[in-house]
Amino acid sequence: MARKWSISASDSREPPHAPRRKTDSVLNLLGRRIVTGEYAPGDQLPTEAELGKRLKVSRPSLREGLKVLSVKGLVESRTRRGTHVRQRRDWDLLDPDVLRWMATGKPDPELLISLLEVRAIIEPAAARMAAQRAAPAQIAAIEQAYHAMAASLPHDVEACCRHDLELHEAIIDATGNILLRRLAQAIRTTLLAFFRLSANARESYENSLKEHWAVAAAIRRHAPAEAERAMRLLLAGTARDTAPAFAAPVGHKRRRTRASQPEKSDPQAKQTREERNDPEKAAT
Amino acid sequence: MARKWSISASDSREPPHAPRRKTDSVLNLLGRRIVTGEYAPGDQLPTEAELGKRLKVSRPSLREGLKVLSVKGLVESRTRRGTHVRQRRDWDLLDPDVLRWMATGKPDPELLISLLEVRAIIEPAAARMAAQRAAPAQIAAIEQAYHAMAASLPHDVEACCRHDLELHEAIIDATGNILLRRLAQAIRTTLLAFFRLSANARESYENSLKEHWAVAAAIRRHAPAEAERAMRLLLAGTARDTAPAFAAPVGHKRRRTRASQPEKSDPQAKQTREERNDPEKAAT
DNA sequence: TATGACAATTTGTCAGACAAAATAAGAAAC
DNA sequence: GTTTCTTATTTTGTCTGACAAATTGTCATA
Repeated sequence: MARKWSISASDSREPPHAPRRKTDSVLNLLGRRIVTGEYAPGDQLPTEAELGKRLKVSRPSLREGLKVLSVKGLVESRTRRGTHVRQRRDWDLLDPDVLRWMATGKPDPELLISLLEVRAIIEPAAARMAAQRAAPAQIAAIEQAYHAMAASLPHDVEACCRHDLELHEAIIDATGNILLRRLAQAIRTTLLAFFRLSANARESYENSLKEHWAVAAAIRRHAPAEAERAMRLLLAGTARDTAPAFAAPVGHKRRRTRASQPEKSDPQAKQTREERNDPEKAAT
Repeated sequence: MARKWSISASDSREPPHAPRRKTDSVLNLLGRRIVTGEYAPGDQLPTEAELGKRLKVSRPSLREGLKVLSVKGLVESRTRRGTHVRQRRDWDLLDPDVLRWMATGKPDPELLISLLEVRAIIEPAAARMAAQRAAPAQIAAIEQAYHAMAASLPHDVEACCRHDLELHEAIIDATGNILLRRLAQAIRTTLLAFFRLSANARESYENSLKEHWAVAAAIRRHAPAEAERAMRLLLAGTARDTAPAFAAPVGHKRRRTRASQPEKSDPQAKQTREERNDPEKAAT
């Protein structure tokens, strides 16, 4: 009967913290239940009085959590109709909490693909901008992350993952673009969760270390084009190593098949190949 | 079209005078005050009792709004310390409400530049993906937006702005990428606000109509490379027309000058120019 | 069958109170 | 005079109970 609303048990980022505020524990618990499908879209969840009794919180505290869930697009409340779970398309997929909750459940192929595509778009451009603008301190941060990666490689893959993420975020930080910075921050946890699921992370890292360094070196030398190309290579490799882990659950809810417009039928295809070597292709 | 969805509690379509729920009116009022600087970062705002008296709402209602502000990163509350306005870097710049509030105040050069850069990164890639994958219905939506633009051009610039945005969003929608979709949704209002401030919008549109059509046509013909290039051209023109309106207040808080690393000093520069014609250069 | 008034249910809002936490102030010891 | 411990106070955090508003379901009536 003892309901576990201790979120900290499953939260890896801040283990020692008990849920200080009850409204936050409500938020996390309900958010996770909705995102994992325990409450399905369209479902009406219990009345506030009932929910409060079950979760053992007062109605004001419950309502604060519910209100936050509603601004994150997960639920919608109306008088007399109750509060209903909204459709997935309405969820705020750039909200760190939502992404974190989604990362705890079974990986969603559509989200994974979208995430890899966004990276393939953002990061080469970010590397390019970083090479143009990075200040010495920012370059130092990038290289420090790289060295931390290399140092922790053979034994501590988990730490390597973290420093990998640090490196990518340091690059985005060096662009000086506040929106990109926030975007990187949003996808951080999801990316980390997906990396963890990648089975052969260690060999993958051993292969890609020099690719990481190529990016860092190009940024240090202020060579935008080279940084962009190096990042494309790096991402292509990462996608190649990550994709197999999710090959099984694919074919789920994707609206259209990805190959419905084969590029070979496109007269511009050759020209396309000349311009770039399509990391997003490898992501599918 | 399904333009009904509003992810945030307070939609921009809603007139400023009709906040049904008090907690939303609190949210909007305080949010706007914070973003416009009426409450500066670091400031401690009045106690909940005092604020409730001033805004004429009860403490629970006030607290719901305050809680939402805290998840948006605008404020932070602690017992005995009160609730303080957080630093700008902590604000959730991908939150539609925050961006909307920022768009109401005087335009922030840093945000504008970041926004133009993000567009320059995202949209060419999106056009490319759309050309690869767009379903007939999505192509129709794109072209419909274009025709609406063209129809409302000479007399109704405001409507033209809206349909312009519709066109860009239809393209991003056609990528099938749920994260990109959410991103476009976030920057929608800000972009619209900035467009409105652009003085010579009409002439700008008259010049760029054919550039818009070039993008749509390339997507219809499923020509990715051409769509990408056309979008680059379009954005370069838009940036050129938009930037002058904000030339005056620039030189504000940008950490470094943008040209501190002139590309000519980069040995890779020529190669870079071959690959793309640098729309983000025009954005600066 | 259609229609209107009425009742029931659920969220929205309010008021007041106590608990918890963290700072500020003051007292005691050195 | 300075330091340290204790105490007091302020502010958020939470609870209880109640009423208002809105919307739906029901039932009586034409």
